[in-house]
Amino acid sequence: MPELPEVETTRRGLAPHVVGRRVLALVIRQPRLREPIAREVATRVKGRTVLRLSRRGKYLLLHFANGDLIVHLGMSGSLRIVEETAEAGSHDHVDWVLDSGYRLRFRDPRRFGTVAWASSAKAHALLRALGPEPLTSDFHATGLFDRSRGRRVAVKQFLMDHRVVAGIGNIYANEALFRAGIHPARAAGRIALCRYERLVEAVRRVLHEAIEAGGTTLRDFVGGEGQAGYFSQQLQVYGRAGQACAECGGVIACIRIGQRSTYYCPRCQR
DNA sequence: CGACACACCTGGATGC
DNA sequence: TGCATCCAGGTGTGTC
Repeated sequence: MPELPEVETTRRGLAPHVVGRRVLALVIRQPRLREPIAREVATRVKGRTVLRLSRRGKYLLLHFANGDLIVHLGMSGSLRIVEETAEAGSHDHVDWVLDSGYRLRFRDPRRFGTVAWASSAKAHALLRALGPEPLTSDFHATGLFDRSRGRRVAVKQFLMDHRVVAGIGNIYANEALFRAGIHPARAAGRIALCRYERLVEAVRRVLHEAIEAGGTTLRDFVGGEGQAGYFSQQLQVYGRAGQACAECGGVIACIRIGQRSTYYCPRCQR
């Protein structure tokens, strides 16, 4: 579910409800995520005020005076604001009880998500190796070009490598490559600089548009206030195998690259 | 180091 | 209706 636009949508939706609020208590119903939630997480945040809410790649960061809480939504996670009295479902693993009378609630059916504490998030092992943020000037064609020389890996996998660029998952890798006219299976090291320039622009454009639309809801993604995202209506290749390409009228194909479904137009993408 | 398979976990869609 | 199978938005780890 959540790639960069969905996490950003979540951040924007939550910020007005969370920033400046004090955490009265942390309720952990199910600590067994991909990595078990450390006991430390509850004691560190209790009684502390959320100073700021930020995002790095697909990670959402709650900043406190004594450190940072790192949250990753995995494949099926969501964060939302609920009434103090709202009953918890079977996949509602963590609540932050806020001094506003509301709770911040983490739901994650597949439990691939992460909740971790760090004295400084950016120095934490999970974030340290992340590549540039795609919506900043740190992300540029020459960087991609230089890093890709000699690499035989498919450009789609290269684009989804978070050390190369942070926050791009399967949906937006497919969409960006379509918009750039690049075949997803092409070796990353065999793409010219000018085509990486097109790709960088395509990545920026697709991420911006998705954030504007409130993210992509395929099954169950909801933003911080429980709203669905509407970018799925603007997807041009993802999930569209067998349908007509909006550009050329050809048929959208689906192949496997790196064990992930990969959608593209064989006529538009080379 | 790079390429690749697989692990974690649940729910929904599909097919018989 | 019931059951088996496959698939899914992510990413750290282990193998060659």
